[in-house]
Amino acid sequence: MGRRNDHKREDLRTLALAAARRIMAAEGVRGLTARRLAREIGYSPGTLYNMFENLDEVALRVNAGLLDELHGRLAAALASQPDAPAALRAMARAYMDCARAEPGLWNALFEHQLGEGRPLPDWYEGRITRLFRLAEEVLAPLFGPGGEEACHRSARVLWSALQGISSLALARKLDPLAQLPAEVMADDLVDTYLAGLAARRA
Amino acid sequence: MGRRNDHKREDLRTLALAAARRIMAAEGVRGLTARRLAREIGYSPGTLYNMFENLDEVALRVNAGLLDELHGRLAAALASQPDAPAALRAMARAYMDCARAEPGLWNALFEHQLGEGRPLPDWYEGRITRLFRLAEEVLAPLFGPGGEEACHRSARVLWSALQGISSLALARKLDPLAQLPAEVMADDLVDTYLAGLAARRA
DNA sequence: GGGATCAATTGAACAATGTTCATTATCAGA
DNA sequence: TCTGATAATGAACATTGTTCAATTGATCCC
Repeated sequence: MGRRNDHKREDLRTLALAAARRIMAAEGVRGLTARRLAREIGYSPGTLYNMFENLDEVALRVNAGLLDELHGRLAAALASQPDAPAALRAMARAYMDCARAEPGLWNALFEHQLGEGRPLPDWYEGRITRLFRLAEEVLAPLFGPGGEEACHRSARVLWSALQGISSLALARKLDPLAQLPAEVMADDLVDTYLAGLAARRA
Repeated sequence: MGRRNDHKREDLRTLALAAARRIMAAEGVRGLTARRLAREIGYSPGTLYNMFENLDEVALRVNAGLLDELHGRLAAALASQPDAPAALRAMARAYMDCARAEPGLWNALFEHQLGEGRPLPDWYEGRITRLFRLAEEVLAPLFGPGGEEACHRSARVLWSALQGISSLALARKLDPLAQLPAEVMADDLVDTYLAGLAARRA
């Protein structure tokens, strides 16, 4: 025991987060235990509490990493699109791809029940608003000047809707018979909603 | 202490479920513990395991009750509407009202992480498919004959989207600044999506 | 080098969890 | 009143998150 300089403080943190992510991907948030995570990185449970406030923070940090990845993938998918509708479709696709790639982690993202009263930490909220900004930027061209409020609203509606689709479809909480692929549903949502926006503009 | 015949078997079950619902409404699923629930109904923890397989079943039964209520409210809201679009709007409103009425319970409905491998029990899946049928019936008039598949898809897309909106808006997982009321978002979704359906038909 | 200081790491401890099951106290019928 | 049957118990077990005094290695200064 005592200090063992096997890892520098910051390396140990990322090591722990990597292990936590591996565990959550394989067994869900349920599988993430203090003792389990400690064993995985070759340290004792107490050590974890020197670098994180509690287990909840660990899960939240892993989720934040996922959000970063999502932001990167979405931004990349948008980059090469000719117009706003194509960009939105690409974004929805990238979203579903992300969700499909690691269902366990993805579920953890939304199943995570934040403690009763207290709010999300700032460093977490920041990543969420950043994603919304992305959606708003894509939608902006579809609204004329003065349409900021409608754009703002549409971004949130579409985002929430995509989240609902990915959440229900992947958790297989939709009806078991006649499972629709999440991608098909996402396409339907984006195409129809955009058609609606265009129709109402005229 | 032995049998006490204070309650008949079935009464005790409903008594326990009522208490469980009260607890979950007030403190979320997190607050529902075996000992707590037992104390609340004046029995011992062990007794719970004579009427339920485990705590998970208790939470699932409470959720099933919520789904029943939702079905009732949706059906009532639909009944008096003149046309399909109005009915859909009413449905979305009723959905959000339900969510708003008891946020704690509602969150529990979707935050509930079902055990890793095994599926939802039949008596639970039944309530879900029943809700989907309702949505499909409302949408059917908007699709001509031969549009069954599109109708089926739209029902699931709209349903998932509503779920996403209620889930994110109520859990305040949307960005904290500029909170949109869930009702506004639901209206936007339904109106725009329906406009899109109409536009694509022509 | 060697002693003093500092801080990282530990592991035992605590309270609380879900779940099981032998034991017990009571009821229902003869 | 006696006799099964059975509802209810609560102690027991393994496991959880979290804390914190104690310990032990590293670091610094002389």
